[in-house]
Amino acid sequence: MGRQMTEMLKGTLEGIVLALLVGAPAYGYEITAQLRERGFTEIAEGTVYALLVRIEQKGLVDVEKVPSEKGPPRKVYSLNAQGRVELAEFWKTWGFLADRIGELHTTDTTTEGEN
Amino acid sequence: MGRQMTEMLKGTLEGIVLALLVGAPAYGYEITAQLRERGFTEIAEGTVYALLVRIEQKGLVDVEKVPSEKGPPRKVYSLNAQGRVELAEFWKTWGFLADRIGELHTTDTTTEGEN
DNA sequence: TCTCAGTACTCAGCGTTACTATGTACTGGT
DNA sequence: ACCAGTACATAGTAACGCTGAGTACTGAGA
Repeated sequence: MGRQMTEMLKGTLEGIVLALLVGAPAYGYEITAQLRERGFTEIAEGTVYALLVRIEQKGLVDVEKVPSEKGPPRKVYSLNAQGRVELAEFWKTWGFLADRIGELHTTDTTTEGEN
Repeated sequence: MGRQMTEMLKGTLEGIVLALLVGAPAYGYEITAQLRERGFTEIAEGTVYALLVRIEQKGLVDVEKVPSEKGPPRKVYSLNAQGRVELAEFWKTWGFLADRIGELHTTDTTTEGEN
């Protein structure tokens, strides 16, 4: 993964995963697959599992163990009330940052004519 | 500063500062002030200076020491060719991330009706 | 004169985060 | 018996922003 992307994901990846979970509960392996579908093709499995442990310890999700037909039992995560609060704050913080950076971009003429 | 914002700034703050420098060369104290003007009111001085040391060591900026009327000499940073490349990559990476997250936001109905 | 606010930069130590690399465990197909 | 796919876990590392402190210089006010 690119150095820049790795750093940018800090703080956003958690929000991204919470946003995925607000749609429907999911388990780690599944979440990793969803991330890849959504363009985050290079996010390591280990990263996702570590993040899930973290949001569970923070109390943002409820966990249920569900047997799988083809492998070890799945840990299904669902967003709880506290998780929804955190997600709402994430959107607010993200919105603020994206706005400020957007302003900067219109000022910066470096990229004009590119792409 | 909020926990979420602190984490989100990782990877973006460098790009933000590079974008400020593309407009005109500036020194640390000045950059801190510009950041505050642009809404980043809570960014610590120490953070900015540390970042400047970093981008200098990466070779993204040229530095010139200029005497000040009211205090220690200023270290004026100007974006060089390599810095412009890095900035262009920053905008690309940011654009990608912002697009993906934008897609997620339209899917996520949590925030509808708020604000 | 002494003090204090403003200017300007520096640095050590810390917590959080994502990545790498590896390992475990279970199923089904060849 | 072997391997690919499924599913989760974790120790160690690097990068980055924050906290809190300190240094140094100028000029205004008590």
